[in-house]
Amino acid sequence: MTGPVRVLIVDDDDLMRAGLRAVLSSDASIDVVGEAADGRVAVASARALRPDVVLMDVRMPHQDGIAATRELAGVAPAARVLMLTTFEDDDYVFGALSAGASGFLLKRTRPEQLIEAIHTVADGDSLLSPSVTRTVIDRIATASPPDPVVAGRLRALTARERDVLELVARGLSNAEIAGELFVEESTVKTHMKRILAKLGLRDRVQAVVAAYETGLVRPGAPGRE
Amino acid sequence: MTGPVRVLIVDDDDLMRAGLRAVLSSDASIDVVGEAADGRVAVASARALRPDVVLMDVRMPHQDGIAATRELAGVAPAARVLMLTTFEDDDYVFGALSAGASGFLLKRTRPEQLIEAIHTVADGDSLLSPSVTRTVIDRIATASPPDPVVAGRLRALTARERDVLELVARGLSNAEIAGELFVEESTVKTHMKRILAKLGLRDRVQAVVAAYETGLVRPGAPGRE
DNA sequence: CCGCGCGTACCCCTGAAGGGGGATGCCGGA
DNA sequence: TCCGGCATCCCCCTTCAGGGGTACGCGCGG
Repeated sequence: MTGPVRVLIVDDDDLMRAGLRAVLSSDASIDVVGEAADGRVAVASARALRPDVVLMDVRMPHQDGIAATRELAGVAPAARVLMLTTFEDDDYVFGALSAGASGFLLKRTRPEQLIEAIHTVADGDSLLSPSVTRTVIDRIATASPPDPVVAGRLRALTARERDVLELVARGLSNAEIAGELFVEESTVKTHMKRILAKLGLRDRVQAVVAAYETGLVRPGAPGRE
Repeated sequence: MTGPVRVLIVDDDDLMRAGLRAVLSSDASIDVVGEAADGRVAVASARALRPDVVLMDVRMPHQDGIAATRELAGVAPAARVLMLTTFEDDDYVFGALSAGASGFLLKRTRPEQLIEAIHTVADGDSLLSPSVTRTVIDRIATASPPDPVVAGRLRALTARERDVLELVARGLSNAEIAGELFVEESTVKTHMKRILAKLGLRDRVQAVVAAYETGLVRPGAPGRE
């Protein structure tokens, strides 16, 4: 908000850095405070220069952009990372986003859009190139649609049965679940019997799989810890 | 490419429809071919009008935008859906994207951006409002980072042990795994013992949880079916 | 007012899973 | 060359999970 956005350019290609600097210099509200040619230097520079936004190339010698981004989270948490890449590679996209990047742009993005993007991430929002957005959406659309067959039967479970299933899906034994829910183990066993019957499953292991596949529980979801 | 983009406006609010029509009419490359006030009418209209892009409100009487979008996939697969909503609700976002929407915009989007968005989705790309992008990225970032603690130990497993673990995580019994791998069940049991020991887990149920949490297996991943 | 779904609880019995050993053959590095 | 890791196989024994069945109180709707 106050003053121009401080940007650090990280790319191993001299020409690309020069080009980016030229483009960004044309905007008065952007201040290019530094450049780095690889991930290691980038982290050091970010620590010293405290940029608002780091324009980070993915593919670089010594330390790639993903690893550098991950490190930045600890070193300069205020810096928002905008990944730049020539080709969109799924692994890169998800790797970068998991590492904490705020955006992912292709290098074929038009200059005005790049400038707008920098302001967007500086404001705390995120953005992706349209084609990248497509791959991300596809992942959500294809990876999450809970198997309707099993998901449907999931609704056949009573609230209590779902409680039990959630605990099962966290690796608890019947006895532990009983303790967690303040009921007898025999009660839990009864619930388990009904769960397996309703879902058409054989044992608690398959119940756990069903819980994950239907989205009842989600990897990385809090749960408790 | 050829001619203007044919747009169908779907919103239960008369004023909103009028506003959208006014905004879109200002662009020569956009042709508003129809309007609908609820999901049911929207599906019927789309069938008849064959729009390139459907601007779809989420919250509507009779049939909401999510359900309508899902139906559109079967009725007018060529139509790309751009969801519009006042507030961003996580369930809406993921519901809409799973239903096949190409984009998700907040109604506070500026007119020029809306117009650009329509062209973007018409071109087959996707896009999300910056703040929506943020929630989507957060989901990816928080949902996928495999627990490093357990993930580290995962690498302690031998290739064979990982094979076994993957099958365990699909709900197979030791005997079934033995059949799948063409070895004796006793061998599988030995592998299981080592897996549990190396990962510091108690039983196969926890092993399944670990497999999902570390990303060894992923919900919705093929596996077999 | 009665039935039914739900949550609670118990019994008996079988089979699978897991812990504790021990053993073999193969292969690659010290 | 010999040792160690890996995959394979075996036995014994204990525990827990699941399948079968039964039961009882509560609340809600017919």
